Amino acid sequence: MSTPIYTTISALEKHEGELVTLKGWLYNKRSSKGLHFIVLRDGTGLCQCVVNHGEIDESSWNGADESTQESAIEIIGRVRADEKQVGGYELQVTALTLLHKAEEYPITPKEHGVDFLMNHRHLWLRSQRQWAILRIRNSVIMSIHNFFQEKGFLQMDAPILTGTAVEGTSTLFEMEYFGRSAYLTQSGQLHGEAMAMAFGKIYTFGPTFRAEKSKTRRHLTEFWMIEPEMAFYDLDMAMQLAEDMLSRIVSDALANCQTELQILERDQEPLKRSLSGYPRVSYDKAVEILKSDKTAQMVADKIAGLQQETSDLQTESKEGQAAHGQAKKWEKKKIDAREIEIQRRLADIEEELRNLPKWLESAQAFEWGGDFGGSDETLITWHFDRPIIVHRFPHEFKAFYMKRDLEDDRVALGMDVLAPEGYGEIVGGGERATDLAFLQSQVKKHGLPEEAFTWYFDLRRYGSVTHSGFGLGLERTVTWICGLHHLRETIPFARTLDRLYP
RNA sequence: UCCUCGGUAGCUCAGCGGUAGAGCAUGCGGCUGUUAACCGCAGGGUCGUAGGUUCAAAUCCUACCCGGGGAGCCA
Repeated sequence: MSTPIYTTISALEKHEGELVTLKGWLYNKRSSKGLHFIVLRDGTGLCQCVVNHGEIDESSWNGADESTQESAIEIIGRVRADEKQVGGYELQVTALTLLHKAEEYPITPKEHGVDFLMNHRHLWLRSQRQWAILRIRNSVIMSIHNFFQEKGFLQMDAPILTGTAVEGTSTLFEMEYFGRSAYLTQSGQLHGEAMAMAFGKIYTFGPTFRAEKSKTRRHLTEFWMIEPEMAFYDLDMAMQLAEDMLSRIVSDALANCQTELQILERDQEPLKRSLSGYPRVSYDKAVEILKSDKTAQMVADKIAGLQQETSDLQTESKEGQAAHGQAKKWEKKKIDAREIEIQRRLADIEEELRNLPKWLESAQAFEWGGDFGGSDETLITWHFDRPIIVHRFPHEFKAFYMKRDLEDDRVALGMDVLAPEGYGEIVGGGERATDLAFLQSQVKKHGLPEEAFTWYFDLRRYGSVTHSGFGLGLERTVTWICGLHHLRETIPFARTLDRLYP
């Protein structure tokens, strides 16, 4: 007899009723005397495999019996549709080979802390949630490439080692470079502009490094950025391009990642609303919104809502404790598990209740000319149900290469896309300055070394044209699409302030 | 850099001056349709490190180390 066809869990639907071979790892096992339910993980999905003592040879039975969590196994079995199962299919096992018996696996099916999981990231990647997140990351990456390629953009690779500090040196990783200083890139934009003047429309897709001492859920020291740069595009065209790009990312994720989004329990309604119609909000308007009575009311409502939730949770917790005494063992477990959830949520709420009054205070004290902080951005996005594009910021706190608005000299033609649901800035960019003298004066004003920009100035000497571009933060975008609390799970191996391993 | 919370079994945590605990994981036993399966038994600890207070410290105090969250800054 020949070995049945080797296939994957994702392709089982094509083999219903047939005998197939699957190779993978044991994700979980539930057993009784003559029966093992093995949940097999093969990278494409999960599938329950039923091993019945009476129906297989002794070596197969012993293999199943000895298999521990994450042991590598090869299984031959018949495919059966079963609505109740993850993935919709089940395998009735006819033969099983234990390829490698795993040692005691550190990540159990129970809960773990963040530090422990990050220390075991190389193994954590095997878990279902991580599988879902990184597959969505893959979808987002492919959407971006397809979107730009279909629009005739040229993909380019900007240098990762750079010779000059374009922005503050405090956020640059410095290294020794044959007796000189070199830095890891913070942005490929300036080189992108050069390429745009050569190819019209280009985009970079590469890693970016920031030595910011930030310990927040929105920061990594190494992250991936996509930076399109377009000749003959003004600010409005760049904003439309950013909207179209994000719309494509969301639409592809909704179409191709239903399994993944469901594993993550992502509420898909906010994503469905994000397919078009992103409001354009000027900085002036945003400041007005920030200081409005409506914002104050929203904060007050939010506080009231959180206080109500606190009291509800406390009531539930008390009821749980009261029922605990005479509860059966499995009921007690359920109550205890819920109690942990309640306490976590209560701690989060407490933190929010501490922050909200401060947020409101700083929002109301906001003065025209200042830069929005994280909390200000969040409050502004509360007024909308989809991503918004904030544009035309005071030029003081913006980069030297930004073009001024001809109609209002106080503002620069910059724009940020703010994701809804509190996710904040995922895109930043704008229209670039085209005038040589203006750029030279800006470089001087920002205290930057002029000699480092001679090549960049050349772009304004030989056929300077209107052009625009922006940068999209890949991990922040994936965080938003997935509805995650923290962006460190959206990259296989996160690099943060104090984490270089694994 | 600042603010804040934490470090107790392999993991998640409880204990908060008086003999170190639970659940999961592991091992053994039971159970032929389980869904973080269940039931019984067992092994498993320098209570982050170093000082101090005390008859007595996981518990109180001081310093340091490590981590989480937040601020600033940013994608």
